[in-house]
Amino acid sequence: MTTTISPLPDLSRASTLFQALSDPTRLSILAMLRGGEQCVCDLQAGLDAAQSRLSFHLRVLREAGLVVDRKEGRWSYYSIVPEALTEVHDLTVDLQPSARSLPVHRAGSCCG
Amino acid sequence: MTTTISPLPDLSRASTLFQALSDPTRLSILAMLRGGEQCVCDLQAGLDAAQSRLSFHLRVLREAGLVVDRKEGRWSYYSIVPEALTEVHDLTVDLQPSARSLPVHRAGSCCG
DNA sequence: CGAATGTATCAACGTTTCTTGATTAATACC
DNA sequence: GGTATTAATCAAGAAACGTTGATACATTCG
Repeated sequence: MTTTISPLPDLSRASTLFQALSDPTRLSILAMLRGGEQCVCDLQAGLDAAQSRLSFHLRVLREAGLVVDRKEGRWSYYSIVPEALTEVHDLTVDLQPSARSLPVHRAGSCCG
Repeated sequence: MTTTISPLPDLSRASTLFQALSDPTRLSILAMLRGGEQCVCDLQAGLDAAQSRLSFHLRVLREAGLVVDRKEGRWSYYSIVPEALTEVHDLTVDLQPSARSLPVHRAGSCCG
């Protein structure tokens, strides 16, 4: 009855993505990664963040699929997964009010 | 093009927006609002959410600037602020790794 | 081998967020 | 006026989140 009007994407996936993006430290990490792959130690220096703190946030980003890591020797290199940001991008488009959606609202009379 | 690294937007504004979008209930609210303005009572029915719970989430969305409300009689009508979603949209674009950004990483040697 | 380095994980704690039920405020209807 | 009705707010508790310091694990170097 309360049918979805148009193809709203998986809400739980969406909230996971937005949640991962909802922290300033994590946004700073992503900002640093825009220029390309970075190792944890460089991120640590650039962000002036404690090691375990950084590791925590990298894990959140990784589990949301926003970044991937690559091990090389004793270093871990992280980089952005562009497709994930595209996914977020598409979500914001899907959420925009669309003129062609059902005009559910009956002006003047509300709530039966 | 004068692009250097790129204009990273206000992190705290960004995290407020993403935080507001990080909850499934709030995403459902926005999904319902895509079709146009809705009163709280209709949202309540559509989402099967307790009144105070809905009110809480509407406040989060409102304070993030993602929705506005309009009072009419004893009803409150909420609707999406498209500009706010555009803002989010732009953020995802800004976060995309750009080939023309500084290639900070020196392959092979890390951390001085 | 042992020591040093880079990173992940864990446990503990404080903070924030979400939910619930009760109360309050404003409007409408009799 | 009194009584519904709609929605915001508050207080309390539960759950999720973020920080810190300690520990564990793997890799490199001597």
